[in-house]
Amino acid sequence: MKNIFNVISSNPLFNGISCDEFKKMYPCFSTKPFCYKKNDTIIFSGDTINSIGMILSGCVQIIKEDINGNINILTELSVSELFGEVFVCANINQSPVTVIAAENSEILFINYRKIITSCQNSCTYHIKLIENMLTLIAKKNLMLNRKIEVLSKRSTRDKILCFLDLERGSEKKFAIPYNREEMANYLCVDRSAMSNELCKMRDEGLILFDKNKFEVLY
Amino acid sequence: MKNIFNVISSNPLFNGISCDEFKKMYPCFSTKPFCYKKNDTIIFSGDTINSIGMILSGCVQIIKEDINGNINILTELSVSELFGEVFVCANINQSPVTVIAAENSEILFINYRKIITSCQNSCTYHIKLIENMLTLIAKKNLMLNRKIEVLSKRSTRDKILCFLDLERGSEKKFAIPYNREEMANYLCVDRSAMSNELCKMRDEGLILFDKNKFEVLY
DNA sequence: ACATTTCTGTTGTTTTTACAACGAAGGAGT
DNA sequence: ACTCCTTCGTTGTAAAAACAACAGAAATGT
Repeated sequence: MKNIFNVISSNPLFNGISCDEFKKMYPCFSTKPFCYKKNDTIIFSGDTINSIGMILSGCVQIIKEDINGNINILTELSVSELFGEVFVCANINQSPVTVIAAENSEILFINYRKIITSCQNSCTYHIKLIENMLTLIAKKNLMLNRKIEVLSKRSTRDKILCFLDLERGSEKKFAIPYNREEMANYLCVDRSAMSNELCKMRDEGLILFDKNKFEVLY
Repeated sequence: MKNIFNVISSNPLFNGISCDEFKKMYPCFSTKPFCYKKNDTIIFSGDTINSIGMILSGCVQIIKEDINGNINILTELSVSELFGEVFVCANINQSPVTVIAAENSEILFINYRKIITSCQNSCTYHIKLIENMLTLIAKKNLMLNRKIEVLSKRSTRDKILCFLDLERGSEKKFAIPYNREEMANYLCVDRSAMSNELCKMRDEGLILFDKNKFEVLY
């Protein structure tokens, strides 16, 4: 139980809230963690949702089925990451996605209403919680915006250039957190075509790279 | 002043807050509206920001300059829309974008700290405000997710199919809020290529359309 | 040390897209 | 009725991407 508190209280959702404060709040808005076996479905598409899920251990996949029944893995989340927070905050009551345990997992469900509604405990904690939630979702928003900025580019080269611009702060040399396949996946282009384009750009003297280390020369 | 209150209090940010309540809160978190002439810069890229902008009249453009100095119009916003809310909520202090008045405009700036910090006025108003803000940003988040889902598709046809699936609820016949050029812009593809693809899909018996009215046949 | 797997770059072919240019239909305004 | 303008579809060409298939290098496991 002790390390669970560590996982939870180190989550950005509880930023600025001490472990002691957290222990006082804890019973107020959440239940005991649930355990799921690998391949268990945690949330079915269409289920009513009013809680945010926090992964205490293991790993889950967010899955969407299209009209034809094709399943599509949207993301894979691991320890200390949240899911469902955007839906509950947007007042979407029915989950549009399915969540399954990719490994044996422990999930803590945190009731949204109890987060945003003040209670007997000092109101300031709740304000802090909500502020954290706002920050969290706003930052996710910015990440999505960045991705859209990249995907908006028509050509693979422009996607790469845009991506690299976002990855380098103002540094000329920098490392990216992806390998080639992951990068191609992020850019939504073919890996070999991207590899090809990267090498062309190197040959034209635009960039240098080795593995995940890049250097821009412009 | 009366119709300003109408614009403001009908904004989703003030959902569930009556006009009377709003008038009580108003002096607490905002200043008088600012006026800008057409082409005035409202916020320079790099400016410190700690307020959310609400457009009371007129129209603004959100602009981003890339490293080479190319300017890029990200969006155009009009009456009652907000800007800057994502940055302040994500604790981004320096604006990464430039905001200019596309027409003569009146802008109300609402201080973020004063929204999320409780004051002498009943705390419940603030809770409601923050909840609205959360809902607002979470919904924007969902919109961005939808756009990414579309842009992730490799081919124009798949983009179109994905887009149409999102636009139709479960209806076979539906109207989209774009003309061809706007739709192509949303899908980030060439208009004529998209038009071409749409007609192929019609000829193959996949869809029917007339102007902005579509019908899916699958 | 060896076998195996993963990662990356390369090449050639086929398919798709972008781009430019044009024509037809319909609306708005005079 | 006429022009002007916007919207939409069509065509051909050139460029780019997807795809498949393979080869070398590096990392991993035994």
